Amino acid sequence: MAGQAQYEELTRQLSALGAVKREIGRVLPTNCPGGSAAVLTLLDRHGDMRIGRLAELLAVDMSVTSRHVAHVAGRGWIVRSPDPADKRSRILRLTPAGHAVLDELSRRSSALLADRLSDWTDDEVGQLVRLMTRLRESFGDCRATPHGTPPPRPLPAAQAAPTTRTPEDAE
Amino acid sequence: MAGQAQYEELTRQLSALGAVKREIGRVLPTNCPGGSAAVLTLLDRHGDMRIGRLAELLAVDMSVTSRHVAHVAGRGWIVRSPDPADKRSRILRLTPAGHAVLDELSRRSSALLADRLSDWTDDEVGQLVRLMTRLRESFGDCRATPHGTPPPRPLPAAQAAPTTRTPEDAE
DNA sequence: TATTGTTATACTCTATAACTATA
DNA sequence: TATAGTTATAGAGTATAACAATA
Repeated sequence: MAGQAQYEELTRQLSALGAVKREIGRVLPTNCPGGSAAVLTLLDRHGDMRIGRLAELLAVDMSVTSRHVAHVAGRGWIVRSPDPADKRSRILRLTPAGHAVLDELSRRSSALLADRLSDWTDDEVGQLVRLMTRLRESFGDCRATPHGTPPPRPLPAAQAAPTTRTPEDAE
Repeated sequence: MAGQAQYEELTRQLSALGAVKREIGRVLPTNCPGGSAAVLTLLDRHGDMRIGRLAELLAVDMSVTSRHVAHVAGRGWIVRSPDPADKRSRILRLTPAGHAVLDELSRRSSALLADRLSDWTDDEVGQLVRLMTRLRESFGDCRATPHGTPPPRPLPAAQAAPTTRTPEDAE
């Protein structure tokens, strides 16, 4: 059990990690944004699956997944074949072209990381991966609000301000 | 120096961590999106500063920072006072209302983390924070492309597809 | 001429809600 | 009636480029 200061720091680092993520995104082909890359990666790792399952793995809404899938299917990187067991669904499968794209993505992002993390040991990278994985697991890859969590309410803006308002802040 | 498999795994975890970030975002007041929260947090930690400095700390473009700042200033959570040393700039400073909002944000996100990470030791959280911080440092909080990195080119879509195209994938 | 900010525009990712087809 | 998926719409975050004011 950690203290509030540590939790604040973790929140901050989590927010700041977006910069690293964007940096990796910049080496991806303009053709293949992050959402598409994630779809290809998960199909490769977990095998053929339906949209619903993919949405779970991505931890985003199915509507979002549907759009990503349409994007990669439109480029011929996956095929959607009818699910014999349920006519509402289709089975997603990587094509050879999809595998080729995935290889290229891996090459580029790994090259970037190899450059930036050249002074990290194998063990340190492993430790970070392990802790990040556990963090995700601790959040249960949860989509819905778990128990009776009250929806967050807006905070009041400074109305009759307690400080003298300077003219430059009149919006 | 780690291997390609580890780099791929790190990339994947980095991408998947977005779900945790969004989960935290959901407990924030509708009033105060992530960008605003980041501005308040950094002003609290590093003290009064100009937009340019804040943009560096956020590791985003100044135009983005400008918008976030306008948002929090519009709610009276910061004030922008003239910089005596440079008439082009203004100094950003948290107001008492801004401090109050920041306290509330800390309370909410820490409560969420305390709930989800109840089985983590203080040391484990500290280790994760340390590694995440180092990861950011390894990326140098870099904004511009460092040396002669060639801009990424788009990958070819599957044209004359190597596999039989099924009708359901005609976009 | 270079720098600090701001604004306009566009793109990606996400969620909610309405809708279709099937179970 | 419930579930799988799609689409429309809206909101947040970001980047690039054009612009204003000042250095």
